[in-house]
Amino acid sequence: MDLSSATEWGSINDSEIDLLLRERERREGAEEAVQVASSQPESLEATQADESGVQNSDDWGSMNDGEFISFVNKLSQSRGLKQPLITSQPVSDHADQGGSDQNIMSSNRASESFRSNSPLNDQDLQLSVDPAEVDQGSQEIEFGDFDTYFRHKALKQQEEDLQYVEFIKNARGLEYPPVFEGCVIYINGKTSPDAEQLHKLIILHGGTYIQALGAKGNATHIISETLTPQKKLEFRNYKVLKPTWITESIESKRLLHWADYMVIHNDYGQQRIDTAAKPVVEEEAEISQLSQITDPEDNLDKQEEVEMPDHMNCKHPNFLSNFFAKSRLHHLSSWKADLRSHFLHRAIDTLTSRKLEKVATSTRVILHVDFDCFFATVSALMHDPPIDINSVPVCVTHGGNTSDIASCNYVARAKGCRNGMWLRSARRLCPELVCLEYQFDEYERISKLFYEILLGFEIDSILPVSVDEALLDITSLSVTKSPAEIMTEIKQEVQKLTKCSVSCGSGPNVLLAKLALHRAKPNGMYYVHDDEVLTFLDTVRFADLPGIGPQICSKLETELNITNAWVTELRSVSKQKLSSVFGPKTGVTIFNYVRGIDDTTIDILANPEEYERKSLSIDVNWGIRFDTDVEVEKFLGDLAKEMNTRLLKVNMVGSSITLKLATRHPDAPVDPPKYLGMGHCEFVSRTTRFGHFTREAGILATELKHIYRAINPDVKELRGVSISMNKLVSDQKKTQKGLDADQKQLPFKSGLFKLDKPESLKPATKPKSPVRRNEGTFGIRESEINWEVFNELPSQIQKELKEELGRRNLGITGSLYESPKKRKVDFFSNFVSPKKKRPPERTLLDSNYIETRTPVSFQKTPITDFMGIMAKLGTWFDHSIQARGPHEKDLVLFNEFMFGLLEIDEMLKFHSIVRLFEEKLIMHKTATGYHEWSRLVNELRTIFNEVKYEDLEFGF
DNA sequence: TCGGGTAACTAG
DNA sequence: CATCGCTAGTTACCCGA
Repeated sequence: MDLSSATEWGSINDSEIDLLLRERERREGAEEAVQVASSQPESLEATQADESGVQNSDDWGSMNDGEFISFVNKLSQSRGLKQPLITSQPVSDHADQGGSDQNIMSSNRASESFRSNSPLNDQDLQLSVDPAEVDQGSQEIEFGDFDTYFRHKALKQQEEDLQYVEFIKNARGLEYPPVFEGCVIYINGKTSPDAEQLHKLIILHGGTYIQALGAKGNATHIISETLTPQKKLEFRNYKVLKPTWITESIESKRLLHWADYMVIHNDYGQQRIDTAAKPVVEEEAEISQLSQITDPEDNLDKQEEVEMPDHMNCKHPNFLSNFFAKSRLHHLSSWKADLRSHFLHRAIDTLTSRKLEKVATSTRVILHVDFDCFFATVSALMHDPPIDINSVPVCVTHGGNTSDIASCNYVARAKGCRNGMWLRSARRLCPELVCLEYQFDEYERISKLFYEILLGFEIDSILPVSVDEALLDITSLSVTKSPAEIMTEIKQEVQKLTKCSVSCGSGPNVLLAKLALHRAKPNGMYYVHDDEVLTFLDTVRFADLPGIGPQICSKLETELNITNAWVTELRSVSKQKLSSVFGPKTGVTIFNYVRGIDDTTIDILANPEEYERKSLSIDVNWGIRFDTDVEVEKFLGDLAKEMNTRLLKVNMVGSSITLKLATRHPDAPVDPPKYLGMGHCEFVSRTTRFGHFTREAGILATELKHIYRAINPDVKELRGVSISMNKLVSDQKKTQKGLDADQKQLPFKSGLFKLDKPESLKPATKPKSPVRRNEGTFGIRESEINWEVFNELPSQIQKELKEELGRRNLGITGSLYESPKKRKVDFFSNFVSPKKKRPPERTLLDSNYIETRTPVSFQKTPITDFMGIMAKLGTWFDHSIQARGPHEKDLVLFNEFMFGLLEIDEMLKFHSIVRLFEEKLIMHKTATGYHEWSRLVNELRTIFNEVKYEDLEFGF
């Protein structure tokens, strides 16, 4: 694929096009080749329900304990979790009934880690993001999350709602019609059914529920039985509807018109009614025909009320998903990532199982295979009726003047059209150019087919290059067949099964295979024999060498005064000269390349670990137009969430994050020629280290905001935002290698603060399960409950499971060591509503209080000995600030302790600790752990201030 | 001379 | 109306220890 042959950055090269046109008048018939492919559809098809006998969660009550545990395990499996939640039967229950196949605990993780053992199936070749996994962002709540939480309660709620819906759909295997799609609903006061039930109904049917009515009118509908005069005034600009609107809409499986359910007939509603004063029957008929989405009236209403931005830019709530769904480059990148993580492992398994004896030869035969203008070909085939790409000039594009051409066929290229060119330019060159739609689904389908076909050949190795392009090692195969025969077979097979043509190039190394492919396009093949390497290279342009781009070419021009160079011309330049001009590495590479030398290996069996992901980034350089810092911070929060989702999907955590900002270049126009494009920009990037591994969205978001404030760019000049997680390790590796322990487990490990769980110091046998505090009341042994899995469940489900386990006396009291996350969520949910907050008469008789309350202590020192705790904290601080900052494990304890203080309303003690650290910080400005501690203390300060603020606000 | 952070470049 | 200019990886370069 050739993506950049004609990229138009910021300026339209009309004059160049003119030149081209004039030149073409003189002579007809240039050709070139190339093509692009890309992109994955975000198919929103529903997740397949688990059909393995998972019952409706409403049925919990009727199961016996064995069945219940089995049920829970199936739930966790249905969510794609690697391990069962509960790993054996409760002690009290008769052993081993229906659950024996789930007793494998963490022992199977190692084998799962790198290669998948499953037989050939769709999953192995899954190229796209599985929608079922997308919204399972973990609920880890750590320090950074306070900040986020208080700022974005609503977003948090919606994330949890999404997970809840996902989970329920999976567990029940039911589809709920998205009746309330696009509706943002607020519930006011007492209703029947009550708010909690309405909430669930709304989110299950595609709606968004908000628990607070934002200042800027973010709700599309309000549900209420009655309204006080005060509220009437307050809600005068909303559609206030009776709860029956919800229930009856669900019953009839479509959105009933709101006008029939109004609680108040205010001006706003009146107006609407007037314009919609047609008979209701007709109204409803229209809706059912067009679906509520296309109902022009409803759309209008939403736009007015939700305060939508005029256009789909970065301020739009769905901007990110919309953008990625339509971005060819995003699809291209994620396909490649998926190929490397999924297909590569499958290829390794397949090749290994064949046990192909390695041919004893030092010279290898490498083959490069690539579709001819992939997107254009596939889109033309999909067109109804199919288009003959050999006679009609076509291209794939979204279709505006400044829309990029993702791919054009060779007929169009003959007229001068190039991939990456803007449609307007291409139309000037070729007025009869036919525009085709993107067909991301089909590209992906063909790609899977392609790779299956390749794997069918007896190859030594295969390295995916892109969705439509792969490198093969055919050394063994070429013992019995000539490269030409092999290439012919591949071309025929692919043509037969995909109806698309591919080109093949082969030679003694990767470099020559690539150059041969270039020569072979379109729809051809070329083999560079060992003894004709130099002759072949005589006909190759320097710019066609892999890794040689426009910058290097222009450097060649300015530094060596060679333009339009042939490879041959570079042979006379010494290695030293090349190195001094292009840098040591690039210089040597060029020196070798022009002699046909390349030692790049594609042996995936020899070094599989080389293909493991080292970083994960998200770039948005289109549609970025902000007015305020608040908008940017919200956007950063969204990016952090997306990052969490993507990291979760690949089971990785990172210890450093980078924010890169693009701002308009001072010389560039405010509005670049490309609609919502970035234009010519300046870039800044900055990296922060966490000191521990994480993917928690709150932490990422907090860190990003800090960096953003530090960079402090002119908001209105922002044109691009990228974030990148670096220093990645897989979850499993982190556990196996004990990277936690590697990270300065704090001096007091040996003395003052003996951790009371010796096994936690042995990473190799580190238990998945936490050690409980309360002995005795558990029907299930601690080792039987996998808290890691439990913690991955949506908090709503956690709550329900917890209640059910409690009811069965199987036990979770919420006081478990490594389950602070859950407690924090509970804690927050008590904070969310001012009304619910700290009922003054809370007593020990209050069951909720008993259930969630834990004696507050730190390192076994009870809160009553506060001075003792302060002393410990001081020592901890002094030791760890000389190291790399606080250890994650200690932070968990500390975190829990501080939460405890808040929970029992010990604001003074909380503040004393913040003050203690703040004072100590001043004296350690140069210490190694200063940054980490400083960040932590700042968080604490923020929390304190915000909690205090909340107190004042609600009059406590 | 190194190691770490940032910027630039390339590919598809 | 428009339009969806992504991302992983390598290398160069600069700085301070």
